[in-house]
Amino acid sequence: MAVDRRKQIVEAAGKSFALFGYKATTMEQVAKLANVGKGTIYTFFTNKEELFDVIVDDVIYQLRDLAKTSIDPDQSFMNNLHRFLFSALEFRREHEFVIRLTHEVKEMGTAAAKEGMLKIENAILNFMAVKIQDAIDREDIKPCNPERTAFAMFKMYIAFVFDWELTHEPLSKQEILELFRQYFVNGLAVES
Amino acid sequence: MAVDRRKQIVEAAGKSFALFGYKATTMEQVAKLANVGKGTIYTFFTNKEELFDVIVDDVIYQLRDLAKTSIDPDQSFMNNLHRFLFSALEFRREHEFVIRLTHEVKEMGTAAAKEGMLKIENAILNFMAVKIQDAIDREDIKPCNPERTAFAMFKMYIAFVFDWELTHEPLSKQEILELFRQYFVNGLAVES
DNA sequence: GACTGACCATTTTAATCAACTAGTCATTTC
DNA sequence: GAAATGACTAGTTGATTAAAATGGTCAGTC
Repeated sequence: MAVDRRKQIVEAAGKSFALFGYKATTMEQVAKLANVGKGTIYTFFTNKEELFDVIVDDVIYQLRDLAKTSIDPDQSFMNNLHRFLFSALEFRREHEFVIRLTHEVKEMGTAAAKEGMLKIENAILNFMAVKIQDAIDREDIKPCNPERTAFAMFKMYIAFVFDWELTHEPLSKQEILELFRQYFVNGLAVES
Repeated sequence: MAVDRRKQIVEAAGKSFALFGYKATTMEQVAKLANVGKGTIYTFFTNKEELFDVIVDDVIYQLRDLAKTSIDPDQSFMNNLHRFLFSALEFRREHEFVIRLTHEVKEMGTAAAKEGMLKIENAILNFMAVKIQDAIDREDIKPCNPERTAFAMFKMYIAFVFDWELTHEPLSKQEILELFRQYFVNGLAVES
């Protein structure tokens, strides 16, 4: 085959979803952008949602890859935690797609966008949970429920990065790192 | 005076806002419920927003009172933290007003409702920050930024109580308490 | 037989107008 | 005559419906 139409479609869809979100992306638009007839899309994907899901999966794959790159097995759990969360954040900031989706979920509550975001979030949480379990096994941190711990860390990170700056001066990376160290690593209990 | 019209109005408004939210509450409704002419409301309150604000302030007052009751100066910080957060939560669950507002903010994004919720949230955060500062002074916990710590605790609590159960079995009070102890009090660092 | 775009059923958007509501103020009540 | 009121107004909101757009199909093209 001269051109990989499926690839063209996926690329076009990725761009369009990132640029306009789920709802505002039309199949005709994607077809035009992919230099492909509209019907061709339906020979590869059963419907709009499935096409969207493929893009979401691709984003998750990229994210996982980015995370794996940012994690160094020789570093401490805490260092890797921050590197991972930070890379996830960079990813989020950079990646039009996730930003648009977040926006669309908040502003319009599009069902497909909600599901997509949930899937991405779960992928992050799963990945974190695995890494936390590793750290426990290595006795790098105390035993704890990896799933809940991942959840707590993720939510707090999101809160400090996105919610805090709604009512305060944004926190720097260093400050966030320090807060994580205080709360999650050392705890607030006074040494006895 | 035979009847305290202002009080009647405030009570009627409280009920109506709790029952129908900000938008769906009409001044005529409040007037009827208060057995008062519509114009009378405007002799006490300049507009709907101000009337709403008075109700919000009243809710904050009640919340603060509830918190003060639930806090025992002889108990440890951790115990009081949990008692306070728990009472705040009970309050939220029980109190129609806060429930309706939360709902209205999420579903319709009413500006006035948003402001009201923000005000309530800030009141809780302020109160917590003061208590955290107290605990630091008493050397009950390590020195830390009270405002950020209150924020972190509040957000995590909300996450565990409201967000966690969207994708998991709800956590019991004991479990949440235990998670707070693990993360905020002891930290995850292995004892060296 | 892979690909296409005109076509169809359904959904979304825009326009219109009727109904409602926040806030005012001339009149009434006590 | 001070306090209270509800008819009234200007502005907003909501229902209605017609027009435009869109997801998905399929007969026909290359």
